[in-house]
Amino acid sequence: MASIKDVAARAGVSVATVSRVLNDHPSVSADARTRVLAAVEALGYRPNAVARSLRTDQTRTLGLVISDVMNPYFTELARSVEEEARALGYSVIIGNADERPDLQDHHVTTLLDRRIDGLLVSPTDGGSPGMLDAARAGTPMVFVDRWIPGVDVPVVRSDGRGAVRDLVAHLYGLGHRRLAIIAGPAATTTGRERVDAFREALGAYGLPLPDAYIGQGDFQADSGRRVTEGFLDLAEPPEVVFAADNLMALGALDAVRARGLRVPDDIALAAFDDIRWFVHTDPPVTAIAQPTGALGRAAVRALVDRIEGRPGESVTLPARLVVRRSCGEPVPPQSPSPVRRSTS
Amino acid sequence: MASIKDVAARAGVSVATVSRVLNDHPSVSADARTRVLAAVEALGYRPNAVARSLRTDQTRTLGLVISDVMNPYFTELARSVEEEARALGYSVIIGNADERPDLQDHHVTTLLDRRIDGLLVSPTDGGSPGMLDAARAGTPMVFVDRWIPGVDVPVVRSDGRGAVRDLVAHLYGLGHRRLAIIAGPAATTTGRERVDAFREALGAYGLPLPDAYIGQGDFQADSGRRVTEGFLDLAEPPEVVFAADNLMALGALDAVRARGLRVPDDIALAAFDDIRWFVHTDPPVTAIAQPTGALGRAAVRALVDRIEGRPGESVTLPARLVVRRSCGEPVPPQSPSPVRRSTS
DNA sequence: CCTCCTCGTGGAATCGATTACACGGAGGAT
DNA sequence: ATCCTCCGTGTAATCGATTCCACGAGGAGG
Repeated sequence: MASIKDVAARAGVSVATVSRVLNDHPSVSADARTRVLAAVEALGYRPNAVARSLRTDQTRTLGLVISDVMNPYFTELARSVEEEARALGYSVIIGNADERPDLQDHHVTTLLDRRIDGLLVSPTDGGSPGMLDAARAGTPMVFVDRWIPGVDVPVVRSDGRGAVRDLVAHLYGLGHRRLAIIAGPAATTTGRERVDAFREALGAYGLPLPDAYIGQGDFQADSGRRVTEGFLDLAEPPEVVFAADNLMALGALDAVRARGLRVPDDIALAAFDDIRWFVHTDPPVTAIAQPTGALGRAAVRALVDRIEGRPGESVTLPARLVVRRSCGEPVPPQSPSPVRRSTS
Repeated sequence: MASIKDVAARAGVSVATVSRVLNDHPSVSADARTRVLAAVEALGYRPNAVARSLRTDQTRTLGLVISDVMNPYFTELARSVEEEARALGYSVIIGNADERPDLQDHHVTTLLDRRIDGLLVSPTDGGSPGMLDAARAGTPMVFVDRWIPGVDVPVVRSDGRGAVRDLVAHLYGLGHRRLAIIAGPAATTTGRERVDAFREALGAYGLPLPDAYIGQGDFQADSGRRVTEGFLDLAEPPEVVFAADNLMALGALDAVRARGLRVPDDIALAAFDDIRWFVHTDPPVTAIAQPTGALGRAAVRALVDRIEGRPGESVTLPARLVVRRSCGEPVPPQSPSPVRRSTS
């Protein structure tokens, strides 16, 4: 593979001049520039990014460590992150932690060894040691979706509180009173917050959230099924199940069908995270949609700000309720403002 | 960040010795080794992969360029690729081409600039210029899922011919005679092959595949919807629609429902690529399942073989039919062998 | 006791870029 | 005409590793 020396030789200039042309440094004569460009073209020369990184101490690469690639929410996040990064002249290397702290650490370590310029993390569990070290060591870092309290790193996430309130209002309006939740791991912020928001919203209607109606899941489909079966076995099963992520919602759907019951007639279902497939299931699932694309883009911008010496701010974007049929008859004219119906 | 020099200084040895310890070269005294290890530990030293790569001319990194990250099939492929690569001591950088040749080229170029050791590609379209150059230039490369005829690169893929025959047998057994297909882009091998296999299987039953029953899709959901609407508008609509990938099948489902029709009563549906969600749709979708995980692993092994100087063989794995309810009543006892029923 | 190997080690070259510094020539100011 | 400045260019140091080569010490064999 041709190196800068080959280009210099062919153009009859020094490597310094070639480098200057490539980085369009002002003081290069027009003549030299054209000769270099011709040589580059002729040799099909491409600068060695490895060598360049070693010298300049920057790779123009971002690391993205997500909790689960098989989750469409994270896939979409990854996609928007890559797009925005590309627009800003960065590449992205994705690491899939699969909800395992050890894997998360593996990826953080590998990415750091590669000297990526910054790290975007959606921490699994309470955060792994390597990740926390990196944060302390001053690696430019931004948390996305989930975060770790007490760590001084900007957080880009969406706030589901308002949407959860809208959801509860919607459910209450449809006459539901016994509402249950399939929670995510308590070690994750999203695992905890969604339960808290739900409880709070119920409280506003004077409804309780008994322990029996809080099922412990792990953001995977199987746990959703297991928890839902438990709910259905209760003497007084809930009228609605709210799953804290899309995969657990799928598991719940499965459990309901396996009993020969129907959504929403026998039990209603709602989910956090709206994904394309929810439109196609039967019934279509009412969900809380995060502005996933905007989240990914904001996270990249915050990280790049940090990398390039600017502040890098935390961002919180609101999620919104998308009403479909899985909780009961749809509201007739879909209003643009958050759904709220007077008890008809 | 601590460098090898710092370690050497602290351990009271030369950088050469530190390097030898790190790469466990035999001729290092036990004494020096422990001192170096202690220094490494104390400083939290991690070798700079960039510098190492520059010197050794290998990055222990594989590039994976896929056609569409939002497609669960490719997501699963990516996951298995990363797993196998990790087991073999390699990292993976994923590039998402989004079915766009220009983006594919962008990623190939970026990956090559990074001096990745090898490239795994599922070519979009007929293949982009940069990608073909790389193949000619001798970059270790393996095609996965799709490939480009005439390019001398190992191919790891699955053969759907047998499964498509089983599918047609299944459909024929259920009494269906007018079968249509939503094809993928003709520029991709998978786009063409699936149509050919389908036509061939129909031929065995003396059934035709008229042009009106071949809809041109692009592997995206919208095209599936559009094509299906066209089918339904025909004077004599097909009894079955076979979608050449999972996203187009979803679009088809949507089109059918939008007309107030039902699957499978009004029209049957089958898809290439089995994904988790098909179990949860209503009705569950009959699909042809590729051994995705095995494909990813085999592709990595073939590529690593090439990189490390071994031959690197093409692999073709059979796909299999998974019967569910979207084509009509299910076969009662699920037999382990491919489904084949006598006309009851 | 001398020679020859082997072993552990360090010095220095090297990978392919970027960039500080030096230098020669041209042009403007005095 | 002289001096200063600026411009274009090249030489060489540098980034952080790996690795070839040389060297000294110590042990084995004659």
